[in-house]
Amino acid sequence: MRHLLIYDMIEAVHRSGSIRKAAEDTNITASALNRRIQAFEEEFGSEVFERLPRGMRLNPAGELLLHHIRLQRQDMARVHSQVADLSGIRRGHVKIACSQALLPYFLPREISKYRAEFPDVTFTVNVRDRIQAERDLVNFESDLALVFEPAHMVDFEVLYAVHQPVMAVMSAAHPLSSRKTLRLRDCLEYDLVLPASQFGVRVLLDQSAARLDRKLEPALETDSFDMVRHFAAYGQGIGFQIPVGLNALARPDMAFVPISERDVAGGQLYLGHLRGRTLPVAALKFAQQVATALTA
Amino acid sequence: MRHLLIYDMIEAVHRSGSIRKAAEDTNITASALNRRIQAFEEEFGSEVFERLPRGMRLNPAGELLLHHIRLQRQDMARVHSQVADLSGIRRGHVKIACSQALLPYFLPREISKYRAEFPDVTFTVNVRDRIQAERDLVNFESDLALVFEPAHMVDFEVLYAVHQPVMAVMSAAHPLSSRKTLRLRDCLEYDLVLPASQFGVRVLLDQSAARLDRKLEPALETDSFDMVRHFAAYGQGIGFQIPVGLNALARPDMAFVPISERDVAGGQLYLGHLRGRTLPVAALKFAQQVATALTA
DNA sequence: GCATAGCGCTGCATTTTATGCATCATTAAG
DNA sequence: CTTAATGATGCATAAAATGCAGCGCTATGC
Repeated sequence: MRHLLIYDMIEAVHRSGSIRKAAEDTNITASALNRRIQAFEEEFGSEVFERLPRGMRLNPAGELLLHHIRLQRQDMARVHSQVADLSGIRRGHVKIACSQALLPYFLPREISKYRAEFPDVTFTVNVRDRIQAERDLVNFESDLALVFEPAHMVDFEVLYAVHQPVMAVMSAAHPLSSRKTLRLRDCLEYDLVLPASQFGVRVLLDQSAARLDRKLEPALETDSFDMVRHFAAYGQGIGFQIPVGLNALARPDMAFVPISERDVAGGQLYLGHLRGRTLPVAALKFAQQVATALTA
Repeated sequence: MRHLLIYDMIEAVHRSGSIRKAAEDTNITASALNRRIQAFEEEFGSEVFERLPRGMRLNPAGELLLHHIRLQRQDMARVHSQVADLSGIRRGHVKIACSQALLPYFLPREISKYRAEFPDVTFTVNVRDRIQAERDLVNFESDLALVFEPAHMVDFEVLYAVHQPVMAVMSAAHPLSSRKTLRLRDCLEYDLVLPASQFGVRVLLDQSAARLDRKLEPALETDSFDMVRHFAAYGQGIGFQIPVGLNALARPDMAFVPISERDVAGGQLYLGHLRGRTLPVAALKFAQQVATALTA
């Protein structure tokens, strides 16, 4: 899109912090780039960059403009995808911010399934915590977020939500492994493997423990859910995870037992996008597939 | 904005239906315009116009593109207004779609008040019925809508809503003029002056009459609320209007009496904008003023 | 404290792009 | 069958963007 090149240039200058560096990325001379920036500011009616001795920095007007540029580009991508869809083609790229729990089974399965039907759609998956996921949407770095217990939800428009009880994860040989449900106090008798405090499961567990006047003292605290599972699998410890991150068939050596909702209420897994956005066709259809999969 | 000129050209061709006519509006030759359209379509990756023997018409892809163009322009206007606001200046143009009831007193007063503080802000006010108002928002022909009992509300994002009882409007000499409230059946004894069926007040009255197993048979039906008021003022007839369209001080020769809510439930006056839009500063601030005025 | 390296900016010749003019092919209307 | 529209195109010209070389400025480092 030749007529939008100036936007690329502005972003390049913003990224690199100087015209001369940005000129290399843009395949243009610094002088030409400089004049295009100046011409744009002239038309725009206001400076967009602060001129510092060591380079350029966006001023407040520039920050506003940058947001417009990103919005504009997103919407153009949406138009392209809808136009492609008119002719039956489905192309595009879907950027997803998700909680760790979605990584081992759920998202790989859903993405494979989707790409089996539409091989020209590509994906980016970024792991983001409950706060970063929403920030990703605001910065247009993700189209969709699939997050357990997101933090603010102000710019987050919910497409689908599903309840997820908290499950205890342990070795199949564990004394508690044959129970149908567990009380939280049962678990506290054993070594605990807990996710770090920024994770939704941990927040729910901490709250529940506080109601029992207990404090959780994990034998192992980690920011890796893989670590939680594997440590629990090989010892006497008990880990915690939500059902979407578990797959009983794949791990006959492990047992997954729900914690009674009387103790730990469980939480919601939310699928959503930036408030007010119209998603590209590929992202929208993928979201619909995910919603269906979460229903089942 | 030179880099967005191609969008103006596309819109000009869309409006006039041919390149040659559009060329005049654009101050450019038909041949140059033709080639810019072709170059754009090449970059865009798809034709945007159908070539007919008598001119050009947008194809489905073009319709999608046109929507993007309008969205894009709106958002750029918002950025400009926010940038102006950074320097304490408030400029801009506010486009309002409103019900007729707002015309005689409310909007003139509010616009004057606003412009007393910000004289560089200009306004467009278009009268739209309950259906057209929302369509206006979707086509980006209005920033704000102020509508009594709007029809669909799917693309309508509510900023403020206020209840409006239905008022009987009559000459000060009318036998019922001194009542504190009126029952609907009292009114049916007299000549009725009713707005046409597309108006919210009429819809409410028709529903209420139906509950009494009566059918409203107006002596005068009109699409002008001015007509309703003036006809009622000079005869024995009774008209109907919502409070925001009335001003007792301005018309000592008239009486305004609320209809009992047991008979006619009244309706909501909604202030809103297109779902998901970020308004320009001027429109946003004006909306806040309107909301405050409606509260009082 | 002074040289240096990096920055944005600018005059000028050159290249690239856009435009205008004249004209063609096509088609619906009279 | 003519006519009067339409969009498309070849070509010379006008306009715009670019590259090069160099200027003035300022924080940094010896």
